[in-house]
Amino acid sequence: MTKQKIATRRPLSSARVLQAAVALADEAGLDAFSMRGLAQELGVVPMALYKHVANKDELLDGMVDIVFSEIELPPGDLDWRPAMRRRAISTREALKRHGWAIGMMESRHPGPANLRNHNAVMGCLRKAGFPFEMAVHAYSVQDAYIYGFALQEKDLAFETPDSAGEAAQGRAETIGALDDYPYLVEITTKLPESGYDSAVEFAWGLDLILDGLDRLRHTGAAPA
Amino acid sequence: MTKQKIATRRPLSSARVLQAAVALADEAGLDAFSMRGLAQELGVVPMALYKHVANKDELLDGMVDIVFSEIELPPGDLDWRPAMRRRAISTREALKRHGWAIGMMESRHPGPANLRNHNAVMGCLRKAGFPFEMAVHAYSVQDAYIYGFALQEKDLAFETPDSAGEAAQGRAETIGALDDYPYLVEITTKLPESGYDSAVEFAWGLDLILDGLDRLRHTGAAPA
DNA sequence: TTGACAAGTGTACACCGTACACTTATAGTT
DNA sequence: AACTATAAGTGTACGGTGTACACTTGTCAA
Repeated sequence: MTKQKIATRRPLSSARVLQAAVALADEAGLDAFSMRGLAQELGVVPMALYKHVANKDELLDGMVDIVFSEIELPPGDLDWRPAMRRRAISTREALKRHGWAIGMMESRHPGPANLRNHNAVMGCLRKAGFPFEMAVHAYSVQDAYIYGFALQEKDLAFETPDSAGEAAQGRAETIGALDDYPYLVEITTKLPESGYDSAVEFAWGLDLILDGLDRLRHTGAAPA
Repeated sequence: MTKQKIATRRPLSSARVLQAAVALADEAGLDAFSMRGLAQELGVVPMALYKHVANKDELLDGMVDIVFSEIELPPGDLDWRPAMRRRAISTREALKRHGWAIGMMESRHPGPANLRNHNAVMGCLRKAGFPFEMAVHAYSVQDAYIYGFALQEKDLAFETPDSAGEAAQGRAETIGALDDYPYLVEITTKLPESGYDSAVEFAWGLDLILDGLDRLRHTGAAPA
């Protein structure tokens, strides 16, 4: 009983802090995520965290890199199109698990998993024969779509019926007549009964983009 | 001199507060944007703001709607494709002016300009003959791309040479060898000399997407 | 002139990130 | 086994935040 005294208070470590931080941000959201709250979750006084992470900023850097580490790299044994499809879907799933990370994925000091990911994606395209400029274009459209979709998916929580009602309520308050917005009404009425599934919606747009890239794959030309 | 006493301290109003708030957020960024700072900018004590806005949350709602109000609606006299192109480019420009708004455009209580915008975009597609599900798809891809591109454009500030050097520095610190990331190196070396322009990059991806939509315009089918 | 109501003020509270000095626990050397 | 260097965890304190609440000031109607 010298080595392992008690299980209730095994010592901290930057890895353990990072892991707990991600878990807390997942369930509490980014606004409610604080150093004090994290310390409490770990059964420790706030300042104890600073022995393992420099400050909150660096902690967030590490958290984002954890998210990157959960993203599947484009499989090397696949052709570029299915490889991109796989990694895109994996990215969306990771961002769905960690909604707090969406706005920070590219804005923080890049960690190793970040670099590995970007390098692998760019490498996959280049090895598949994409000329440099075309690979940059391909990367840009894809990631913009992926991050943008994740952002909207997080924000637009109008899939649940209660929040939809609440949203309609809010609209009725701020604006007098919602007859002025017939096409919004159409969405709120038709969308729920259309069996909308955000995963297939994501795949639809993704395939559209990959289609376009396949078509322009070798030509240096612009679309249209 | 009864009506207009002095120009230096004309009375506040929610419009004036909102306008000053947008200006302050534009130049200071969202993190540095505080009620106290805004009050100081208006030459007034912090609590004075609360006579014109309920709280910071509602203030942010109003600020976002101002950004929406700056976005050009799809011109009714154009065909859907150029109309969408115009409104997409206008959206990106507005988000470039107000980078702080990018993550909030769809996450706040929608204001009138928000509703007008969404209604007009959806209406443009429907009037052009897009079946409902297809219009939803078209809307989803476009906005995901627009917001995602704006997000990356804000984050990746690697266009300036100094910050690129700094970023490379940071990479060299956290990771030993950056020879492990040959395709990232290729980007940092080739991209600056390739005359990269974010506006044309945006248009490239946008046209790719509009192309795909035009192709699938009438078929209810999924891409590829 | 007076009285009502809006606009602006001042103080105070709970929360945040974290600097700094302190105490406790652990591990390596004699 | 005793001592000591170093790491791990603590407590207090400071300047920042949003904002509740009671107060004073300004402005117009009667």
